[in-house]
Amino acid sequence: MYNKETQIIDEIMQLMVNKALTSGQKLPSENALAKKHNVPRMTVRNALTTLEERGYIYSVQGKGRFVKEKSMQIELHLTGKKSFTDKMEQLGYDLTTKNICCEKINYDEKMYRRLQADKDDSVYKIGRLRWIDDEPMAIHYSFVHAARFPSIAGDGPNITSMFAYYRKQGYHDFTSQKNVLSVTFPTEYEQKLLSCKRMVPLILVESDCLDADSKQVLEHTKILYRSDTFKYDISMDA
Amino acid sequence: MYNKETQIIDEIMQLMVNKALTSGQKLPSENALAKKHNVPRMTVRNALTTLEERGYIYSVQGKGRFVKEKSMQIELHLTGKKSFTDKMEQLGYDLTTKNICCEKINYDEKMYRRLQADKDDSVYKIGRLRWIDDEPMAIHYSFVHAARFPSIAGDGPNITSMFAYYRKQGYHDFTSQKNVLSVTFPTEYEQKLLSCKRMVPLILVESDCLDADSKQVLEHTKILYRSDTFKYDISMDA
DNA sequence: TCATCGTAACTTGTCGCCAAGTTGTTGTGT
DNA sequence: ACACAACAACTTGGCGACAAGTTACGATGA
Repeated sequence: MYNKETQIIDEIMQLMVNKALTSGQKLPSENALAKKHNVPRMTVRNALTTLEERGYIYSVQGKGRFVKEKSMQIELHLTGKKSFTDKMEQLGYDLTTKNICCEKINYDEKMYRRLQADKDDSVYKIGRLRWIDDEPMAIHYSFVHAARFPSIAGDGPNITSMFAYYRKQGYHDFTSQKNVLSVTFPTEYEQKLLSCKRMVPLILVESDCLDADSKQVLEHTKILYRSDTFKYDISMDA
Repeated sequence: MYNKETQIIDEIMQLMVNKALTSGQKLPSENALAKKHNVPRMTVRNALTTLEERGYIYSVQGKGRFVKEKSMQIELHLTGKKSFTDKMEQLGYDLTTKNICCEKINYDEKMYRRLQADKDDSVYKIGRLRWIDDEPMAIHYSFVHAARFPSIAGDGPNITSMFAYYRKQGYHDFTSQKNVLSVTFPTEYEQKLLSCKRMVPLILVESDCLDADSKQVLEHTKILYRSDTFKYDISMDA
């Protein structure tokens, strides 16, 4: 049962990888596949739904299922010195950024410790959504200590570039500390923001950004990249 | 519909993150959740099946669904000089390796180019499965040029450590080139090897390993890590 | 002959009901 | 009083039939 579903998934994935199935092309119907594989229609449906939720195909009732256009593929380079904005411009992409939130967070021990904040201090979360060539591609969250940026509550909703904001506050040189990459799935909210289905994994990169001079932690960042678009070049000589 | 499913998923994920739902604990039944959320049972079933396929819960017919034990969490460090074996030992884990395949691959332009092989040359794929504390955690594939290792066809099925093999062939110093990290889903075969469900994303790291002296490419590697276990510390000062 | 409308055949989407497994309670026998 | 068996109530698993949407073909009218 489970194996049959995955077999059908693997077979269709292979057809797409081999270019035997290209974007816009129609897949065989549920009944046709059920007959071909000698399995109940439900098995086929589960397999196809999985492909749909992974973002590879889309479904039109009464019409059929079709291969989606492939997302653009972007290779991010591991350099802590450049902002996401700079990297995208360097690669020739058209980047648009929109501020999506500025809110005070509840006490969180780990976060507060990283920001060197006391339990009674205020910590703000600034969120930006990034479009590349008109497609939402990444969510950036920055967490900052209000004692370090006293007007963050008022400024926050207008910030699109944290680096620009820090420069306005007198910081010029930045360094990055403790970059950890993991994989997660989008919440409903994130799905809406990124226009993706629930089984598209997100690459989560967490790090601290420091003022290069004083070694003070300026922000803790959480960046969510769509894994169907982004690869990460982690070569040491980047 | 789609939103309701994801909402239920998010709610249960939140309960697990908050420790309100811990391993071994029973989840509410399909009917209870359907009633609570005022949705058809099918909606709940889809949501729960999703959590199951992501590896968070398991299901026993007639009994209910239960929270799985959390996978061990391992943070890999970005150093090209150390083998996976060395890293795991250093971290204090009990690593077991088994050779799973040695086979000649079909011509693949990209692969052959990376290995500096001509179209008529032979390229072999050596696969190893890695257990940590008796749980399958990673699959390692090495691709080598037979002209560089003429006895690979005979030796290959017995290799568990490529570095050890290269040392026996007279290579002592290695460097890594072009490490690219991406995210993929396991095929049926990989699911069986890694004992994981089909929606557990895998972290795929591809790189070339070079002989430090001659700068010759010794192998192209593809490593598949379970993303529910591994995080990647990509800090530059690792 | 061509255009339009209706119907049948196809497609995906959903739901109710039955199947299969587990557990708890009640009744009966020792 | 205790043990065992049967049945009801619960659980997840699966399937057939119907719902909703699309397209193609055939019939009718101009």
